[in-house]
Amino acid sequence: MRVSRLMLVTLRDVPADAEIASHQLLLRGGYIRRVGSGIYAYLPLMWKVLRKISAIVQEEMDATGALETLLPQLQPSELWERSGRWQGYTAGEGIMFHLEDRQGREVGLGPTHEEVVTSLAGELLRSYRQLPVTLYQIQNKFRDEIRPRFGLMRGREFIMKDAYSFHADEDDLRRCYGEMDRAYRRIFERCGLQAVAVEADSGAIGGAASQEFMVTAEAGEDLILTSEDGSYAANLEKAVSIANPATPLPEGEVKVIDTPGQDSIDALCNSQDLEPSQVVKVLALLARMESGAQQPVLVCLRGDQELNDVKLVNAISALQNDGVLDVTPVSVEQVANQGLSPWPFGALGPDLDDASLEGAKSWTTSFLRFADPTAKELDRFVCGANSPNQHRWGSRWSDLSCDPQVVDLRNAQAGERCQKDPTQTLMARRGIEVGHIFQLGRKYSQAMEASFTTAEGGQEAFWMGCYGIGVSRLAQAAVEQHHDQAGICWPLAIAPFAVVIVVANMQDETQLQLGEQLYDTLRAEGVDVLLDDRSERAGVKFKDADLIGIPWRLVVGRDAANGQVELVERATREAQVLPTDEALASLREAISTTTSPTVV
RNA sequence: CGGGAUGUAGCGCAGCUUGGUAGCGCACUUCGUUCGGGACGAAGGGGCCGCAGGUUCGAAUCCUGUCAUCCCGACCA
Repeated sequence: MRVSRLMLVTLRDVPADAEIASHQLLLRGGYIRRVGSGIYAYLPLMWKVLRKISAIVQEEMDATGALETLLPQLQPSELWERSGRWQGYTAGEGIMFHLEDRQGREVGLGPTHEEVVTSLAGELLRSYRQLPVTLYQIQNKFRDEIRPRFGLMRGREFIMKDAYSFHADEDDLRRCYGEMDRAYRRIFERCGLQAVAVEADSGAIGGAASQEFMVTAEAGEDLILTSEDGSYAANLEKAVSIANPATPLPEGEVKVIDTPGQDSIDALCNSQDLEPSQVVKVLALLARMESGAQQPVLVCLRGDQELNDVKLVNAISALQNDGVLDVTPVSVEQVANQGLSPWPFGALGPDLDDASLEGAKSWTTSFLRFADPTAKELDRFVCGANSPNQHRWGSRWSDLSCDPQVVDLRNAQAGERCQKDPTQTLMARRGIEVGHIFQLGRKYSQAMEASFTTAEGGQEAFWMGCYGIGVSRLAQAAVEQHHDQAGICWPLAIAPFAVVIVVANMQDETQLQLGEQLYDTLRAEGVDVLLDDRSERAGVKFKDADLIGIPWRLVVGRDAANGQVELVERATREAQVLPTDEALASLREAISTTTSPTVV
């Protein structure tokens, strides 16, 4: 390709609405244009990158025996009603774009494809003999994100590879999950990305095991904790650790202490000369359930610990066997609106009586009670006395008439010891989630009544897995991980072009001819080569070449007269002036070492 | 949805306080000189000042409303 024909428009100034380096560079380099909030056009350069990534993904997915397919983006509501997700995905905070057609039928733009694919599998896969099957597609997904961000990182329309596997039993699902894990590692490695696999929460998609693949980068939206040797890695949502030990409370009798205005752990500890770890704090929360129930929840945490919302939501839905829409702190106003007498906020104790809920207008009238192990393990502690401005000192759990469920509900923190290997300390890093694999189990196949005939002649629901890669996000994550002051440094395997030939002075016949000749030679060899044939000054071309990040550059300049050119590696800036043949040989050597797929 | 900010040419910005009918840099067009790290000179083209009301002889500027975008929190590939 010739730059003069490439519709290349690069920007010198940084667009004001781009915050992070990768977003700025993609805009400045003429890779993407914003069309609307969270909606981007992939310009020709970007599309080449995306196709290269897709090709790697396809090769690796095909190698696992997965079948490529293309499922509709426009999906009828009935499918989603069968899985029970239509309401959750469209109403209120719903993430699915949806509309009504002229016949009054409701349809949604696919944010994901479990429903479509499960329903198809139910129709097509009738016998255990046909299993296992994995289907995958590279498709645009639509999600009505509340806050699109950072260019392609969180768009409302984005490209995703999603795969769904169907199995006769759980063991086979596990086998496939392991295979996908390995395929994913190869994909990210081939794309030149440093990625970490972390234990993750399954979130709204549900299911048993799940693992995320994070590209480590400062701009990442996720916090991950890893052990020093990397043997343990988890998303903060899921991470566990050994909490630092609590400071024991001095000997003494149980007593009630006056704590006027000491409503927070900080205030209490400062006034009473306590350590936060000597206190049990009690959080009153309200869970809105999918069934419509409004369930009050009391959570006991050691005073120095933070609540992990995701863990709490999971604990509630497991205990109630009902989905949780959200969990929010109970406010003074809400208590009043329920027609209840005021609660002693700031002095709540773990044994706050269910009588506090008697006569509530719309709330369930008994608390769901949880305690984090760090709180439950305290022998003696300080806690609220359930009367305003009073706390109890030296309480024991056995003295309190309550029996909370003990569940891990705290955030693990950097600096704490690793549960898997207590000799190691956890470190915090930031990551961009580029892939996520799940063992879904039979959640969707049961809901959608997708079943097959077993060897014994019975009907059973499929065991399913699903496996996603954010293709467009991955491309930007690669920029986030591979750039410098001057611009992008694409990993060779996903670079839009392997090499750019810069003719320094287009007026110089010798240079021009040598440039053209090199271009023809490389093109004939199937090399992805770009020729900068614009009649710009050399400086401009160098700046643009750096910005758009082509891994190799051949400069045809003043040494052209002696048959010499300069070969420059973008990432390292290493340059050598060589006779043309040698430069070509070095270049071939350099670009043959990659396993880059062929994309024309 | 809550908190913060911004809307003026393709991009980056000034002008607004103190109303008088829009300007700078980059980009774009033409000519000349230049030609290995975003050249210089000259001459050009391009703006519903987000939108709608209002105040005023007169509004980019003041007032009201509205829309959009971005940043911080809840969602996720």
